Amino acid sequence: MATGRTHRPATRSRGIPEATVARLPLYLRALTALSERSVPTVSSEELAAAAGVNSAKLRKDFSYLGSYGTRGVGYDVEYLVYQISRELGLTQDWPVVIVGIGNLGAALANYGGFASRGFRVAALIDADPGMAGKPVAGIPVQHTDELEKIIQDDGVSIGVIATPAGAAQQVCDRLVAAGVTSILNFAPTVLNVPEGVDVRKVDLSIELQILAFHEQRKAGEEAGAGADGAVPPVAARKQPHSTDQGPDGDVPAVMPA
Amino acid sequence: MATGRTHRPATRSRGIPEATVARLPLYLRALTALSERSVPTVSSEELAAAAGVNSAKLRKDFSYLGSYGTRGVGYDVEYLVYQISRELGLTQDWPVVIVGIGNLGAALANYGGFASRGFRVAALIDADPGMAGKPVAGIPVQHTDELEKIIQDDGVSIGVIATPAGAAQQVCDRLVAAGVTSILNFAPTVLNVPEGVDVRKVDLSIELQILAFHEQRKAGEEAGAGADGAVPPVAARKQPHSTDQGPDGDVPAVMPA
DNA sequence: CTTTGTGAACAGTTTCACAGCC
DNA sequence: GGCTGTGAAACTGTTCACAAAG
Repeated sequence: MATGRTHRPATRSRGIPEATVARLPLYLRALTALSERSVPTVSSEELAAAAGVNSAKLRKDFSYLGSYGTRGVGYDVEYLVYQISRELGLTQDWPVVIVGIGNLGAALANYGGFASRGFRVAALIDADPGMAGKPVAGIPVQHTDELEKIIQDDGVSIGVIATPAGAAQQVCDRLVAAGVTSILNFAPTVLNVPEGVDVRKVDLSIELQILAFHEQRKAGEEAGAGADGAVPPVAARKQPHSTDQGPDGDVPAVMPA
Repeated sequence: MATGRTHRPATRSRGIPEATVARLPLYLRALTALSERSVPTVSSEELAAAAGVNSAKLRKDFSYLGSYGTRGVGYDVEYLVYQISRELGLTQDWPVVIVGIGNLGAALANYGGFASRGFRVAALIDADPGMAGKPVAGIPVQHTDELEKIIQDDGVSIGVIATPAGAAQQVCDRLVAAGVTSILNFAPTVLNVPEGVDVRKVDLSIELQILAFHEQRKAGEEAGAGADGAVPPVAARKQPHSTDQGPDGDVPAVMPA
């Protein structure tokens, strides 16, 4: 990295904290469910429970968006849905390309929550010529050769990489060169991208390893902390209490640039 | 929540920070790659680059594990691989069940990084009787009725939920009742679990929404910040620079209990 | 010299607790 | 009375910068 204070040149204006941004979709989902049940208002307490956070955090989060609640009453569901959608940029339509149509790519293409909230699958792309033309989730798969054209024609700025790890960086480079500035990466690789391109990473194996860490903790809380491994017979004893209460894990998910 | 200081009653012994735990798998992957190329040692600088973090962070992270480096030289790759694996609990074998064998479940079952690092797919489970017996990734799918038996017989403590949202809580309850204490949830729902059960959540639509937020930022950095919505025509103009450098996003991924 | 390991400064996040408004 | 909105406190995580070690 460069010499000194090169980082984040103070884009500090009306910044919503990242931690808050990461929770807004959670609130939005809970609110959408309430909206569908025609619930007119919610208290921070109720909504927080539905979203799986605590109410103080939720109120603090909302305070960054503005004062959208009514004291003594709560929040108007419809109004909040709209405000959060707006804040997240979901009032506009985001065309998305998915590259790599294996099982995972197909799963993503079929994913319902996709089409609903502002996202539209603009194209499915795969390197296998045999896939070309085959419809997945009702959309015909196109060959990688078309990638640049699709992105430019459709004004795609979000790309999803669901290729094998070996192909990911190359695909990423092509996406970025063609104009994509946000990438959701499912391949287990670190992607190198230029400044200004956001990458989020979803990695099954990392999640499992984090779980394994905690699982091991539980098992060895005071059992023999012996050294050598090779002891498969777990026999999963239930642990009735385990003090572990507040650890909101987190993940180094966004790699900036 | 109870009255006052009920939280985390000081499980503060030799705790590795959560943020560090979340990065260990990243380091491990980079180290494994080096190991395969028979590289004997790495500096924090090189390894950090490979893992996509900065070197100060990496050194700090490693300092929680112990002093495994050599000043002036770097870290011994094999040794570090071992130490991190141990810390993460990957020197033992973790049987995992995957519930819900749709596209996503199949993708997970086929996922290579799965079988490699300590995890073993003990069973694939689906509610559709038509699936029963059909092999996916070489493993025959079993019916949900078998769930409890499998978990108990195999001593499974980690479960992966890849069902539709509507089924997730129910599956979760059964997993927990049968002895599972760590859950990786791909269904877009908040799961309620008792104390002592860890849940990590992977949610495509949340990740996309976070990207959309940042994408919107880039587009509207100083364009007309008009008020009223309803303006779908995007036409994604390319933004050549955009100062956004350091946003390490994060995610409220672990819900404790 | 080179590179680790780490205290100390800083930054970001969560929780508390209560004033202010309905 | 009930519930939001928010400063202030507490905590967690990151970065700096340098002493210590090879």
